[in-house]
Amino acid sequence: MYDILSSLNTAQKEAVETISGPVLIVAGPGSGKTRVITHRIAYLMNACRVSSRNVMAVTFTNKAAREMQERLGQLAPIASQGITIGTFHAICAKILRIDGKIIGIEPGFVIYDQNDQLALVKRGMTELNLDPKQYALSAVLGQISAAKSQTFGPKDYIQRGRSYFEEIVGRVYERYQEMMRASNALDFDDLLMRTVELFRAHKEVLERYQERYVHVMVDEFQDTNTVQYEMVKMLAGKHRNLCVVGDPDQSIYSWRSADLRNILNFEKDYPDAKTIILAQNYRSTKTIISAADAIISVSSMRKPKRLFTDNEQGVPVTLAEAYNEQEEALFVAKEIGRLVSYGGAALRDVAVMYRTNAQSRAIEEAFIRCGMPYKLVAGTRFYERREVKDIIAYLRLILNPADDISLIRIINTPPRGIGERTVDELLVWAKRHGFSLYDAICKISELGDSESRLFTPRAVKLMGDFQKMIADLRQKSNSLKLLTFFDRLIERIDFNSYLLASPDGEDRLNNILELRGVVQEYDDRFPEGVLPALLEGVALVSDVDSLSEVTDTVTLITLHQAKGLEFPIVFIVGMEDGILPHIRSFDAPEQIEEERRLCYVGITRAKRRVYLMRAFRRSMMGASNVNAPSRFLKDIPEELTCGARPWKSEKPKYHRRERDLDWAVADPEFCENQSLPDVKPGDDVYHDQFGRGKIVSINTVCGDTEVVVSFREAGTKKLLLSLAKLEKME
DNA sequence: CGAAAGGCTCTTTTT
DNA sequence: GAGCCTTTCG
Repeated sequence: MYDILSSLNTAQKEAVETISGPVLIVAGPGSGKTRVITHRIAYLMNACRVSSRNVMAVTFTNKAAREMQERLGQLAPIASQGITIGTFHAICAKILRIDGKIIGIEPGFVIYDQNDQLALVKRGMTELNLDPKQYALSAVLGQISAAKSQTFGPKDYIQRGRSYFEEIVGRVYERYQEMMRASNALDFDDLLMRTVELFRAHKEVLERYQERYVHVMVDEFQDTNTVQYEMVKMLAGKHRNLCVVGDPDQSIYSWRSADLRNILNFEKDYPDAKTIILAQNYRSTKTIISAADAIISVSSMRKPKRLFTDNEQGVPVTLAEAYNEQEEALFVAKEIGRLVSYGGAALRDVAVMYRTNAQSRAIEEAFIRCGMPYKLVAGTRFYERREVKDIIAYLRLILNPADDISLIRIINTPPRGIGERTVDELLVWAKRHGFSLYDAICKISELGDSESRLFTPRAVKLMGDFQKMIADLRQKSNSLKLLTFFDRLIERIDFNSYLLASPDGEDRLNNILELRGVVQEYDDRFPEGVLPALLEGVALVSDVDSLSEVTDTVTLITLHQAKGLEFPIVFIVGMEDGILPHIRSFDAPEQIEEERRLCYVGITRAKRRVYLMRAFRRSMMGASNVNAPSRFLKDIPEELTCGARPWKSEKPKYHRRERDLDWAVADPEFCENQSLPDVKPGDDVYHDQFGRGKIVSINTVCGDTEVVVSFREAGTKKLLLSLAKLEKME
């Protein structure tokens, strides 16, 4: 049998073998965390004969779950079947489908995403006569979400409310939950909160799960919030074999109510906890680790932790400056081209990371111009595209007629003459009679509208037609394969011509075809209950989940999404005060700290090579701004860095030097194809700044040639052949 | 009713 | 620069 322990270092081994009682694994970036988790589970099943049924592993993304499942399949092929692996949200959805009924959750519930949530908040506010200009929808929703993250229901929230704003939110929150219940819908926070509610209210249910999950493991524990922590605590309450893995330095989700105290106080909550620190990094070069450490060490309020690595020194971190975001993007594109054509780098080795999604636009445009293949990890997310959501709304309504939000979305999409007026009256009518919108339409078209005469005969007729169509589709959905049904639906509502008539019709039609592909896939994977599976699937996927390594393209990704991933070459663009750290973090020191950690996360994704890019000007929301270099840059010791154009006497083109940082100027022309001098150790060379010298050694590092040159005047320097413009002396 | 046009505001990060 | 809202007109 493959020895599970033989490939691990001492700390990792200890982490794998410590299987009883609470365990805290503090795992620095690149410390083999995923290996440890999978090996630990394999060890439980193989060596300790724990049944896979009795193991739960919580991951941060579905992708991580899938990968873990795969790796386990290799380590413990027989045993790994019945294990529970998934995100908190996916696991809770499953629990609530099975046991939610007891607290009034129908198993067919739909999951509302942020757009749906906003629509619902808006409706609630309209009903309560609140001005959406005075109270921003997103702020109200933020409050509601934060309350749910602490398991505060509307009553708890109202009770604790202090300010006038909180009182307003409390009222919206109450109404919001009523409407959610009526629509048989749960939002992301409900999935967690109501699971905890279920466990609190029904000990016998909790006990069943406690019995079952003898071993519970949670990854990315630094990013759990209070409900999640509560849930874990309850689940592991009986056996107490709770293993949490995380790294406070990588906590970047406080805005999503993640609470660092969960990991910082773990040892207090579990005094018998064993703490294991994984400090050896297997991913990055010494230079990268030193640079990352320099950035994170500045952070106060942190347990000092020193990462180390036995990997090679590697090349310096490249700092580069461009005039604006277009030039920044062009520099990235050309530099990638150079890394690929002058060395062994593949496009899939490269990731371009940024703080905000909006920054991807400039990069994309440059990449398209240069013919550089890329995949974008988010942007407007696929399942949030309007046309995709429209079709999803049809499917939801067909499965769950109580889903008012979906009904409102599609009752006039494509346009069928049911306008705003009619919908408003419908809302009033339904509310007065306590019906869902769908039921209201049924009643109105059945009985006519004799009593109140709210509707014109035309509106009654149109709504009736709509209702008949939905009823007819529902019937079809039961008998047809989902894919066939999907095609009928598109045909029936004449969606294609509707899309083609709209701006970007082609693109949007393509999105529908892509959705069709997803439907087909689900049809194959779920012979039973395809529709519910599809709807849950699309609600809970994240963008990273669909990130594939198969195609050879550059990856464009936000720093947040990059957590947990690694790439040989990483570009971080927008290293500017106001972008990273983001301007919204300026009012609170702890938020700037989080930005710092975000920067740390980005740098530590890199195995071999890091580029930190900054633009002098950047247009945001239409206007063009001049930004100062990111304050984080000056924390990186100069000896770890170099400019893309090494120290030339020539002044940077665009601005004065800042804080002695030697900026390279990203000069598009500079990246044009150049012929490299053919040199070997012993050759005499000339360098613009350092003068004459002799080549000491030549080394190939990740697609680039590194030469060590002993200069007569300037001493010994390590230079990149492709960048240093060395001339060979005959 | 709905298409089109103009004006407003805001954008961090996401399961 | 986009998305949402309001206004105007057919």
